[in-house]
Formats: sequence, C-alpha cells, structure tokens
Amino acid sequence: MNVVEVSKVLSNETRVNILKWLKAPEANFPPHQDIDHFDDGVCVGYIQDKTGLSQSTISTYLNSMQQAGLVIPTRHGKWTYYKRNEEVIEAYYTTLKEVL
Amino acid sequence: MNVVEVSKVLSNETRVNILKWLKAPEANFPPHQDIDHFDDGVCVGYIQDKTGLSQSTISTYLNSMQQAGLVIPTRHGKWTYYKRNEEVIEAYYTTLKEVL
DNA sequence: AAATCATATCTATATTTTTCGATATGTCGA
DNA sequence: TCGACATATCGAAAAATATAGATATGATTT
Repeated sequence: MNVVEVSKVLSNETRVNILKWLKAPEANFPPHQDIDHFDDGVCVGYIQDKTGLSQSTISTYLNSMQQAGLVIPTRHGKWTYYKRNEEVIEAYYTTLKEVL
Repeated sequence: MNVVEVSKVLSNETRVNILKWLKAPEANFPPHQDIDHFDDGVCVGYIQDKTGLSQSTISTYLNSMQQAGLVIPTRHGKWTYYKRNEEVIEAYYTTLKEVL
C-alpha cells in the first residue's frame, strides 16, 4: 500500500464517493440482473449511471483505484464487478496513523 | 476539514514527509537560533534545507498545507514557524473511517 | 458467424499541479 | 533609514491529471 498513490485516488470527490457507495451496495444501487447479491461488488454501468460521467472516465477511475489496491474487480460474463478491498483501506488508515 | 483537499496535500511525497518530520522536530531539525524549543514548530528555512527544493516551492507547499488546515504558522521576528494541527489531522482519520 | 452489449483502451484536448526564478513584503541590525 | 535576511507572492514553463469520444476487446445471444 502506497500512501501517496492512495491519496491521489482520494483527492477526487467522485472517487471518494464510489468508495463510499461500495460500502453499502444494496442501499446505493439497484439489484443486478444476473446475480441476486453484491458479494463481488457492483458493475461498472451502475457506478457510471450514479456519477453521470462518461463510461471511459469511470473505467479510468476504477482502473486507477485498482492500481492503488483500493478495489478488486471480478468478471461475471460481460460485466465487471468492483468491490472494496477492505484490507488495503485499513492499511491506509493504519499507515497514516503511524507515519503521520 | 475537507477530505479531498487534505488528500491532495497527502498526494505528494515531500508534503507527507514534512508532516512526518514535524511530528518529532527535535529528532529531525537542528535547534533554532533565537528560541530553544519547537513549541511553534520549525522555521521554513530548515524545512527547505531538508527537502532540497526551492524556497518558493516549499513556501507554496506550506501554504497549501495551511489552507487545508494541516499546519499552523506562527511568526517570530523574521521567521515563520510551522507546526502540525493535530486536531485537523485527527479529523481526517475520523472522517475517513466514517465516510469510507 | 454476426450482431449486440459491457467494459477497456487509445487519442486528444482542457485543466490543474509542479516547480522555479524573479520580485515583493516584512523584520531586524547597523 | 538602509541594507541584509527570511518568507511570501507572482509569472511562466513543464508535467500530470481529468475527461470525453472513438475504437478495440471479450462475452452473450441469435
């Protein structure tokens, strides 16, 4: 976990919101068509709808978040689901507390 | 305390280092000429020396850190001392934990 | 196999951030 | 009050980020 890299992700309102929403997918997103759970997170399209930004922008965001280790992608058919990576998020807190 | 604004500050290695160093000034900086304590933090010149960056860059950094509420400046004669603002740093942790 | 759908990647432009040198401001000492 | 010193601010160039449309890839459906 790289503090600077994670901080870059968090220095954008939309990306912070995505992480926030993914904390409670049932409350923030409609149910998926093919699956009846959010165990692997939420598909890109739903996240895009909620932000109002373009598909490519959201895909880029999610990619940077994945690079930083904050989210984990899982492919289900034609959809990619993204969920939070709680370990890395926790590690960010911990490292900040230690280092800062 | 604004999460995005603070995150922007933390998305730079040098600025993270400055906060780190200011946690233990005695260990990281030489004693000041005019004062024999670090109660108000460390003067800009010492911080600049330690980073190797230009005077104007460090002044800009410290200004952005102050805007974000992370540090508090105090003027002593011709020197400006900067110290950490523990309350805001703590608020950042707390808010992250809640929000994220 | 072709059309369709979801997502990723590429390319390009606009905006923001980084960083510096030059200059301004404020303070002290001669 | 004048020069020297510490810091702040200004203006500019380079680098990074944001964002979108176009296109590519991978999977499903017909």
